[in-house]
Amino acid sequence: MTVRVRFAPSPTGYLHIGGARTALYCYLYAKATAGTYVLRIEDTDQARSKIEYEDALIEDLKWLGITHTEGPDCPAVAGPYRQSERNNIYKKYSDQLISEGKAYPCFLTEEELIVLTEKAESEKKAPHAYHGEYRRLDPSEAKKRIEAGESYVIRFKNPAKKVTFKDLVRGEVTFPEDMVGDFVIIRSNGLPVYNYCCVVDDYLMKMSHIIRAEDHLNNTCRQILLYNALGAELPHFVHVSLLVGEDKQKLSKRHGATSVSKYKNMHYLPSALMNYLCLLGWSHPEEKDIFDLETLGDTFTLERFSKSPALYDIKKLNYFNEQHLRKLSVEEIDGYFSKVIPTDHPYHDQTKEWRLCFTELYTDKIQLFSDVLDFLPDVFTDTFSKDDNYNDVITWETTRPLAKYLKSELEKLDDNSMPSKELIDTWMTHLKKELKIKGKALFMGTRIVLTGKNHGPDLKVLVSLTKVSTLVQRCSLALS
RNA sequence: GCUCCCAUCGUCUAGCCUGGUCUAGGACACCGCCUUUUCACGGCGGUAACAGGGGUUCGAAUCCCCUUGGGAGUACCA
Repeated sequence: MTVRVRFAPSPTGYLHIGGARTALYCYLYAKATAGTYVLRIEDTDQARSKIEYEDALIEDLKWLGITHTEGPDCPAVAGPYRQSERNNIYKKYSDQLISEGKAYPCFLTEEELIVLTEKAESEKKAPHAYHGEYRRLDPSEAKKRIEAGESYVIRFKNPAKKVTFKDLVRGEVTFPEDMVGDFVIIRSNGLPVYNYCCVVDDYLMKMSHIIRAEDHLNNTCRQILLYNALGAELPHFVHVSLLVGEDKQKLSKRHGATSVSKYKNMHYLPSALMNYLCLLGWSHPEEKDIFDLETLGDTFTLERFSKSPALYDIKKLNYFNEQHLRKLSVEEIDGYFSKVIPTDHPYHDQTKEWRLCFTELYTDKIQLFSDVLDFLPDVFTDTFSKDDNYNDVITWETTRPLAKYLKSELEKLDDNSMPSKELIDTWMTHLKKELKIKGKALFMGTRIVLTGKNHGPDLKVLVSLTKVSTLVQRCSLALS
């Protein structure tokens, strides 16, 4: 069997984390089985769908490395891939269903519907029980009313049978015969409804597996009913667990940073985001945690999905980012730093050699590229606020003579130069031999005078990256 | 309300299908130690879980039932 899977977002907003995960699973499964992954745009909700969102969706997917071979922006194989361009197809099949007596026009007005719903509720009956009202209306009578311009929808004639199917992650799932009523497949404005076009498309596009999140599980009932009516073979259903927030509810905007573009803008590594998302509800057969998705190959199988919802935890994502970041070369990290740091920052005026040295110094101290922003002042700011640690170290009796000596030595140098590591070495030696300052007093003292902090990366390298004028000012501050 | 789904450390999970090797393994986070005359990285170690109750069985985290808890759906949204 050739595997064909699709990711079918609706362009009503930006791609979010949950959607990205679903897309990823589709993509990985197609890749594992040498199948095809297609992107379909579900834009039947005219009011909310926007082409900008579609563009952004494709852009974000591309950034994540989830590439489709069939979609609205590719040569059509089983297209069109935008539902808004397939209305004639949906019409054709709904006409067919009507002629076969499997669907019918319904003239219930919105007001009548509200009344019926309320009545059903008060009688504690299923609210859809009444929908069959126009089932037996004579076709010629219906035709007359349609021609008279009366508003109507097309409803599916539900055979009211129990629906059972085997979900590849949930196992056997059964819906009772009264789960749904005669649901609408074509709206009064002539446009089809999600559950209907989804089935028509998946059928016509020959989808072998429907991989989607669990919030669609109940929709599967209506959809199977439609597959049966269309005489179509059922695809395999794969309902993946939901992604939830702190409150255990379905992940949504109100949970904070949930759109993929946010992470792109924050310069997260797409490989890290994908790696983390992949493991939220799926486990590696060898229990690996940090890996490159492209190397997964056919180890990605449908059997390793977890059934329970997974909580999205940004702390763990940051850890994945840190691990993926560590695998990058200094040059690559410098490239990201250059993107993160504002263009007018003096960082960009430094030599390549300086930047690589700086990058190397800080690589193992960051989780996110933007963390570098916190470290920039280490070398670029002349003064700093004196915190508690500073005030403590600065009062040591050894610190003042130490600062005085360093200042005098620094003043011998060109303001715009940076002291060499060797030079700093000789200063340290002098301080130890001549001024008898050693151990913690020496290293901590030098660090606090020259950098203002009592901890940080390798001191000699750090100082060798700092301009003499800056260091002199810091010494002055220590002596003031 | 009704329908469906889910239930192992705080979190992500392994183990479950094919009961015994599980005094339940790994990862994040947290704590401690080592390393680094700092911090971080790294290494080592620690705290921490089978929701509850009944069965079945010589034996249950694993199989069955019930209870409880959580979630999703219940549209002329997708």
